Amino acid sequence: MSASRPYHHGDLRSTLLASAERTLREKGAAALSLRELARSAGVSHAAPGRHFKDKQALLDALALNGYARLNEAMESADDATLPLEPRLTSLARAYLTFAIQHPELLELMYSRKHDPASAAQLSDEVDRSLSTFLRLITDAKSQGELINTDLDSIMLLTAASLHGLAALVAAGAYPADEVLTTLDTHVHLLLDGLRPR
Amino acid sequence: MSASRPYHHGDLRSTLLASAERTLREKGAAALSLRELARSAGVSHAAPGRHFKDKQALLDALALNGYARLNEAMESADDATLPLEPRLTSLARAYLTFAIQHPELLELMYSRKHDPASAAQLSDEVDRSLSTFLRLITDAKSQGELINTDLDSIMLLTAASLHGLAALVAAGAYPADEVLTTLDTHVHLLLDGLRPR
DNA sequence: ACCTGAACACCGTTCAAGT
DNA sequence: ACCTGAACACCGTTCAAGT
Repeated sequence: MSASRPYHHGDLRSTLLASAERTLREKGAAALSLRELARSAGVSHAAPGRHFKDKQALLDALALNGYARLNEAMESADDATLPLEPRLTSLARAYLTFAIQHPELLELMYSRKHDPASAAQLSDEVDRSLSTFLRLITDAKSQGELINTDLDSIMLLTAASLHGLAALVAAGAYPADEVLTTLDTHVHLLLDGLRPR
Repeated sequence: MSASRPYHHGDLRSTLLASAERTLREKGAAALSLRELARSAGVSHAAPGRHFKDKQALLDALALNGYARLNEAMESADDATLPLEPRLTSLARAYLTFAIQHPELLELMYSRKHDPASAAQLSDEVDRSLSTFLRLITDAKSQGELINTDLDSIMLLTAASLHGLAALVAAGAYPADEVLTTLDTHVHLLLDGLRPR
């Protein structure tokens, strides 16, 4: 065990964030308390206030961090050399894998109440997610792999479909272990439609 | 103004639920406090404990009530005499209208943490929602309006797509006023696919 | 610049006691 | 059967003061 704790923690902000994410994963958002985080960091209950103006600011920082990781995962999963169907499947797999591994974090990321101060950054991250999909769809369209409907409609159905899957999994309404094995079918049906040809 | 409040409220349970839903709609879930609800019902802070074993039990009752209303709306919107596309559009419209009118309630209904005591009832309501979709899809399939893929896959894509739309709207990620006007396109794309025929 | 300790105004929950 | 009032153990947030 170390000697007496130094007055300055040194890295309190990241310690709090890491600890908060662990609590989120293990006990859920309701169990998140600033005082408890301070306690387990060995710091006074008022110390977090130095790094986060209030509890929502810490939650926003968690969400922002989540988006950054999701976006990195999606971007590195996107292989522009692939044809539409495998390319979309790979992107979807990255998204769903994140949803399976971090359901509570995803729920937090989706949540509607954020500090106005964080809104702009969060919105940027959402745009970054969307632009990954947009790139894929624009490419596919220019190669004649998609119908000639407006981009917005195609984007919306694609995003809603994958987002819905992720939400169903994160909410526990659809089993996590099945969603990845049925993903190929899912993407195929999305591209080919439910109606007989 | 009435005379002195009687000792027995008479209808405290429904009063609390109604008041809670108003708070949810107007101020969000974070602003929901049992003590505040008790105050505005003119009752002691311990009185709600008689009708709800804890705060989560009240939230579960709200969610349950929400599902009942959503299910009624969806069932009465389902017209079995219609062909697949208009029939699905009508059902989807009912779902999305609910999502637009009660985004916070929907978020609560989707939420993953409920009392074990409420889990069975909530699960029944979800099954009831799914069976409405299942009826539509079974009918359409028997009439040759759907491809010959297994029901589960068709259900999953349909549910995920509409659920995703509702979630995007409830989260404020997609404008509520647009989702209803673009709904016809959305359903059409879902049925016909994104790929050229 | 960063943290503490006390203070303030809230919570949810429990439980004896009242009607 | 239903509600009250006090009590308990928690919160988040603020702010002077310490290092």
